[in-house]
Amino acid sequence: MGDRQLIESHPLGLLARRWSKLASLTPDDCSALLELPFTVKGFGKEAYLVREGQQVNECALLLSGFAYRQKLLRNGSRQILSIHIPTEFVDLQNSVLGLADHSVQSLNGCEVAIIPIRALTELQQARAGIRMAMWIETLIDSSIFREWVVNVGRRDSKARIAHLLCELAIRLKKIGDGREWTFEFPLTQEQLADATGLTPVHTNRTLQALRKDGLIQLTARSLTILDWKGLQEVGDFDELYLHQETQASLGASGSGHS
Amino acid sequence: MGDRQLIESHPLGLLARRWSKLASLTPDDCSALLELPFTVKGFGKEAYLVREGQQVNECALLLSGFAYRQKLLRNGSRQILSIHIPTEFVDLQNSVLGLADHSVQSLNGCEVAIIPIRALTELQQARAGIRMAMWIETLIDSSIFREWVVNVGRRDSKARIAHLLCELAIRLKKIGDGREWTFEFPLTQEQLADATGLTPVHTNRTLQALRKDGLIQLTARSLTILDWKGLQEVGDFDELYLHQETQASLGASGSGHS
DNA sequence: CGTTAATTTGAGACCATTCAATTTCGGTGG
DNA sequence: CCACCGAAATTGAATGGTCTCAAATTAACG
Repeated sequence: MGDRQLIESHPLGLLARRWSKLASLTPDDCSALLELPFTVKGFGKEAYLVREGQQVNECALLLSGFAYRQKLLRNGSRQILSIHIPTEFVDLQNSVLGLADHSVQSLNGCEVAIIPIRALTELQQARAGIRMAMWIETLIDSSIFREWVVNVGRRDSKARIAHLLCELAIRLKKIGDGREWTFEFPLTQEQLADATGLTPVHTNRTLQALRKDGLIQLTARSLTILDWKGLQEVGDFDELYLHQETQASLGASGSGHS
Repeated sequence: MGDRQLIESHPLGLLARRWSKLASLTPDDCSALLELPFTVKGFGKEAYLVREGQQVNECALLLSGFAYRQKLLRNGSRQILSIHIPTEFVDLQNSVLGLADHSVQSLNGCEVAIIPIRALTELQQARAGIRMAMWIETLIDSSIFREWVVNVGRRDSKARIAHLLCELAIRLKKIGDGREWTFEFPLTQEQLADATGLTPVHTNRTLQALRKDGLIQLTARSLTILDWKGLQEVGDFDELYLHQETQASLGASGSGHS
């Protein structure tokens, strides 16, 4: 039943709450979710959770801190593929396919719940609601990658960075700490550059331009958006692709009730 | 049971065969798959199958011809997100989420099997094998998007185009028409440009460079790869991300037998 | 406070773009 | 079968956004 108490205190509680909205989980689904075996593990700054090419049979749910996925190129440069915030799975994809096609790294340090993929698979086999939640989670992930292709492929530096900031703002708001337009922003300019396909130097100049335009304030690991409308405009940002209001009820169906 | 005959002649037969390899479907799974309701539909050159922003409740399996997914930007430019060849679903993602976050377009004309997403969802609910096949299909899709982020984000024009050609070659080989290194290649240079985030003019010059290097031969809708090793090298291409040998047996498990 | 990481600045080179014009190609009708 | 047409491919030249390399400044942290 509705163990509010448990959901609050349990490490997987935030996941349960998020997925409830995503795929209308039943109370039973939630309890089952909370019974998943897991171990909590901490990672230091820039530590690898998974390396490209590695076999993977467990996946990590981010409890605190930030993490990102990335690929290294032969020439030494790297591309950051996505940035993850607490309550998100950073490694569902790698673990289901069994072989990591990209790396996962902690940003400044993070805490994760490690869950054996086998347990998650079994749970998903047994429960339609959880299955749908995982399914939708993956699809939204995929949609974000598509938008990133557009971002690095067709937008100039100003738009690229503005777009990334918009995306992070929306996503951070959801797990929000109250403040409306100010967020903890742990990315260095170099990391921001690797996420947008730019060089650190040019990223720096572009940030300055965004500041001069009065759109953002970015200092000391903290981002404040001064002009949301303007930033959205510059970044050609339309949040449709984040599918924030997606319910399993749409199209997909099979929403719960195994 | 193993209706070889049926699989050959049935429009969904190719899908059944492909998914069999992907997730070790049982004969029963295959039969069920072939019983999906569908209607065959043709699309002309550049015709839209789905438009961004549209509600979607059916999905399209490509039977013949090529199709691609794309997004238009406010400034009028566009980014092609993926290119699809026969036996692939072009619109699984949009239809499961219910709301299209990108458009799907025919290239020079194509034929598809339109399947109500409801039927596909029900089938997937009932059959673990098919569920796993769809799941893996989506994950590979996602992996390809990640690689495209890298491609447009971190490679120069020569590498970008070479990489795209490598990817298409590998994928085309799988549904191969016998010839080893020659493929029907229906993309115009403008479309190639939109897929790689370059301009048509520069795409043209880059193709010339690749030709001069003796890597490819590209004329009249036909691509021949003259030096696979070399092209791979130039394109920084590693096919791991295509997960060609992925079996459900890996990590994921839950491979069949509901 | 000293030390290292991160940010900022400058200047020159280069890759890719833009704009325009030309050539080639595939298809069509006379 | 050839002249014509529009689409696609190609070429040229100038511009510009981003990169590179290097150095200086500022912030973070023990």
